[in-house]
Amino acid sequence: MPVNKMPTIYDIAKEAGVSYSTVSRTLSGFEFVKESTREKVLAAANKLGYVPNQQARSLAGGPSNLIGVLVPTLANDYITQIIHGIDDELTKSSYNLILYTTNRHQGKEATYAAAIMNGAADALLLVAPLISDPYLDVLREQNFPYVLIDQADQSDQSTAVNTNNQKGAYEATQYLIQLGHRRIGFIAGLPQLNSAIERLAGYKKALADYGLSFHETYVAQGRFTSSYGYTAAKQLLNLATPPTAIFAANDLSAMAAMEAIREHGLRIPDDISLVGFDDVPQASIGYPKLTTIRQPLHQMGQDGARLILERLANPSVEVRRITLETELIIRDSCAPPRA
Amino acid sequence: MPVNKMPTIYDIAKEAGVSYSTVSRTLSGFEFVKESTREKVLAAANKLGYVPNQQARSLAGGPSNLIGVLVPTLANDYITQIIHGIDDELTKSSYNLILYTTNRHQGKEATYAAAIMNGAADALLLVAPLISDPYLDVLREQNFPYVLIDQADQSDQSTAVNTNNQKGAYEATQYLIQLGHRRIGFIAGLPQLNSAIERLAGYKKALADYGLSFHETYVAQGRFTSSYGYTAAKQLLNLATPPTAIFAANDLSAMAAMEAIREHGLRIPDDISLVGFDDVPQASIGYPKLTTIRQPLHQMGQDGARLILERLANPSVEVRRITLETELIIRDSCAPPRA
DNA sequence: ATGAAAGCGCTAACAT
DNA sequence: ATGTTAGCGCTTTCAT
Repeated sequence: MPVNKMPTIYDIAKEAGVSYSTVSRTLSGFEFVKESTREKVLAAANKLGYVPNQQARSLAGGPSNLIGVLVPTLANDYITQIIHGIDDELTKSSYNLILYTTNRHQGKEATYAAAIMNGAADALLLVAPLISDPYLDVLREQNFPYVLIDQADQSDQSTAVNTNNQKGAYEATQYLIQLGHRRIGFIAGLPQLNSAIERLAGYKKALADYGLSFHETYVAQGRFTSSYGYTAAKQLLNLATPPTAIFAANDLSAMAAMEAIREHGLRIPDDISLVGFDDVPQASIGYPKLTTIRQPLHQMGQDGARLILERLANPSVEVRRITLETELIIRDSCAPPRA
Repeated sequence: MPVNKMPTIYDIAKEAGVSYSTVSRTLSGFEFVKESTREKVLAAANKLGYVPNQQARSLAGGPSNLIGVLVPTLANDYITQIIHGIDDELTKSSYNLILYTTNRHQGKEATYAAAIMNGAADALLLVAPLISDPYLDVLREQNFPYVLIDQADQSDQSTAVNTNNQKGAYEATQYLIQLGHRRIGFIAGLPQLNSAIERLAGYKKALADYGLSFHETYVAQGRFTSSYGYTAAKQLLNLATPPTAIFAANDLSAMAAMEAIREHGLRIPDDISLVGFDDVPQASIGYPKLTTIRQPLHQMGQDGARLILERLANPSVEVRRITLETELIIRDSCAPPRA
């Protein structure tokens, strides 16, 4: 809704004494424009303070120069760091970012995806989406550029950036085992997310590799949120034979578990050990500092943006998957179990 | 750039057996449509999976349902928390957010503002902008909805959300004085920002009120960034008679100062005290935890978004200013000066 | 209450 | 190399 009249290419055309299609060609970087004409047009545009109307450009078939970014929430630093990485990469390009926060509301992913495909943006970056609706198939069928960050689709036909979740979870569990723990609880993540599935798998594999049996009761369902993490921790703590260590599928859950443990009258790491996943800034706040599996969040965002930019520049690039490595960050929340 | 054909209001019109203007009226919530017609149209739209094309709507004179958010950077949690607040408020509305990061590049604010006024969004939220170009006047003249967050324009004719910077800075300085410090250094912020000016003023006023004389040499110029904060701290530390306490205009500078102080072989708070401003999450990370002035960042974002939403709903609301209070958060980075 | 017609600002054939 | 002609999908008069 431009309030007052902004100059259009018609105004420039009149000012420069050419047709408006010549103006359009000049402004959209078309090659075959006589140098003298180009200069006239540019001078006129400059004189009038011309600013292109993106909506009109896009409607007429041009690009919107916008990239849609779909995120579940802004309340987890894990997300904001990824966004930061995306933004740092887009800054180098001519694209701007349009942000959609789903708050994990049923159907919002599909709704936003549809709006984006329908002209709102030229491409879509999906951060840890649920993909419960079949909108991904539509994106693919329409050949609309998109990339998944920290999520994978079962069909394996999407360009995606992930970390080695299973290995990370394996190492976290292994670390606890090597410290001497035999009863290790796991606070699982949102089961619709591939990362949650792989982390559970890594946990199980480590137990198996070290000859420890897997007990269903030691797995408490979380959802990657504080509140669920808190409840899950309580559940584990109230077991007849509670675990001596807990591995939480993300830092948010781990920090909530920290609180539950404290309320339970137990001390970390003296009475119980705790490991998280992500390494968000808050992980190293407070006592004790959280031992966790670091994910290169900023880099994940950057890589995702880079992939989408490449796809935009060259529509025929094939589907790709990038897998980044995690790293065990040892801080103060783990110790050998009590004798 | 919708890749394949999405259904348009023409398709719906054909399906429902009405004219496309009737479809448009129905879909854009026009009142005078016969109930039976409305139902037919809605059914057809639903059947075809219709999704409105925002670009076309906006171009034809409707709203874009987008709010532009202009920020200097995403590298400072101070900003991401404000964005989070904005997003939480917009989530309740039908507006989405389009993010522009200037990275403090010369002229980008004006360029983005022009693009936004020219149809890219219905309103503009400016987070700590430089306002060095006269684009604010244009926004005002055009009666384009905008609000400033953590910045004020000299003419005082903009709706804005701020904190009581001067009072906050006063209290920080006062706290150091009451601890017994007499030589208090100040790491200033970006002088184009009102917050930087007010914080300096608060620092000076506290000195004056407590009978301490102001020394230009104890003020080191920063820019609210880590690198400038580091240099400024070094400068203060290298003085012949260095300060026994430093007040940094924001946490980012304070944390950089922490590093400079450590490299200088001094300990905090034993050898020198340090106070920051903002209370970003990182402020309470590491040793020692930073004593700082908390700003209600999330709330500032929410209030800014709320003001713009009100303005959008009612174009005739008058210019308003909201001033939020700061709070001194005492942690571990201050102590009385050495005897 | 609804249809017909115009036009928002621009890009992209199609001409020449 | 440049002008002419159609739209893109929608809102909004202006009719009826």
